[in-house]
Amino acid sequence: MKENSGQLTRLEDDRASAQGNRSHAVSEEIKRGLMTGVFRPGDKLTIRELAGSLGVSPTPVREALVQLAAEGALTQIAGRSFVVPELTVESYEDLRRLRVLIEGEGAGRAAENATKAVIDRLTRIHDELITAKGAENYKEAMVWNQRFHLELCAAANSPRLLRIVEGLWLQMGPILNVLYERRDVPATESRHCHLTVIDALVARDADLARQAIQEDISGSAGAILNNLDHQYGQKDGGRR
Amino acid sequence: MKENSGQLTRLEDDRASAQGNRSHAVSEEIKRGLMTGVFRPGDKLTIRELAGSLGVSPTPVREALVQLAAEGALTQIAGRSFVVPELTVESYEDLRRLRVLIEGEGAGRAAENATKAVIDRLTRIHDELITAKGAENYKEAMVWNQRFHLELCAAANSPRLLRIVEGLWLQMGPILNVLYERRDVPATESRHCHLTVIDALVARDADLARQAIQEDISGSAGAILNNLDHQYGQKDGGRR
DNA sequence: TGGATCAGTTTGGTATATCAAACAGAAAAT
DNA sequence: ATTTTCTGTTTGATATACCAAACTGATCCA
Repeated sequence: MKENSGQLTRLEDDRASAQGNRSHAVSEEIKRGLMTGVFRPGDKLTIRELAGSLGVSPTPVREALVQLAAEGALTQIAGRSFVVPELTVESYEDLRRLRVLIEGEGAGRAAENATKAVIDRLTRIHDELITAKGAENYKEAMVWNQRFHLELCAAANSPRLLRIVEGLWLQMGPILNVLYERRDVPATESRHCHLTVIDALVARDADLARQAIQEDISGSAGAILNNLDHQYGQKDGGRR
Repeated sequence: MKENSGQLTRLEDDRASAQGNRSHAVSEEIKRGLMTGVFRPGDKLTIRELAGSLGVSPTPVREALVQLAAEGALTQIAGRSFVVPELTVESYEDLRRLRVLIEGEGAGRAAENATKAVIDRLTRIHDELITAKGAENYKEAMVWNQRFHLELCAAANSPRLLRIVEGLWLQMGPILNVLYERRDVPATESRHCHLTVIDALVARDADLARQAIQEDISGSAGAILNNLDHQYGQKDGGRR
């Protein structure tokens, strides 16, 4: 239960880590860990251990944890330890509904503002997604899929909407990793949905874009829900 | 420019402040300040000054500020000072659209789950709103209005949705205070909308609830937008 | 043998110290 | 008089120190 830190990048020395302060860098690194499966549902994140792995003092680590807890990416049990939440079926379903609503809106707005640059970027990302999936590299495929959705919402030109969607993905990250590790999420025709989204952007058809991304989200959710059901059963609150 | 702390409550001594730690208490207090006009758009929040006013050390204050910045309730300029954002017309419009979308969803879900307890609470809150408005106590009316919207979304039974809506309100708080101070927001028939929402909950009519709350939001937005326009003009990015 | 209690340890929370970047104001040079 | 520069001060960022609550495990008592 100590092998968390395995995949974390030390922040010290060089680290041309974008801009900003250490708290921010720590937060980004933990987010990365949540999205890439370094931290798994139920894992307890201890301040000192993280500080050690990242080569910083406890202060910025705690700041990052508080921030992530505020965003819902972590849970604080008994007002004390920070843990990676274990999503229940109901939580995942809630997340899915919110994504349908908000990413749907994002896609619609994106279609209204779409530039060639955005469309090209989305196309490239989707190609990478297909390539990774073809190579049965499901974890990488998942990352590209996430990038597609976030890039789409970024094109909606609403920093607030993007922030919300990022928060939702952050809450899904850990559970997605568990599922993709088992290669249990084929997501057969989501390719089709992404392509439809891109077509909709080209045609500036907001309704079609919304509809397509919503279908994409709901489609992939089915398989995931089956798995969650399988994993936890349908009782069990998920917290302990 | 130092009279910020005027309305803040010291946290020290007794303070049966709910549960949780000092960071949390500080964060709540600052949120209260943002919603009640203690802090105004453009105000710079300095760590040491807040720490002094609240009677705590800089550490929990900084944690609270980082957290609020992550939620979008504060902006960090040049990765350094924390300031209360000055909303532009476009930002407010963005906020309004997101509220229409998400609070609309919240109202719909609330209608599906509505219990008598919830309906009674909403009715009581709305009564207080009307009373305050009748007494021309616009600031208090604003607080009750916010409570109505949040209570409604709480009834949607999705902690995530509620968190998102709280975040949106937190971003609007400071600008609303400025406007209500000038008594410039009559919000003539919003009474009607709230009552329609309540009726919709009684009838478990999700569509009607959504539509009513959306009308409420959009209706009040018109007056506010006029004001913003007036205040800042339509150029000016709002950040500096 | 089983449960309670107590000490040692871990770990989160907060205060303090320290550092460096930004800032402001005064003095000096053009 | 205007601009530049230099210095003292403010203030954010981070590390460290310290404390108290929680946890662990062993001992002691029934």
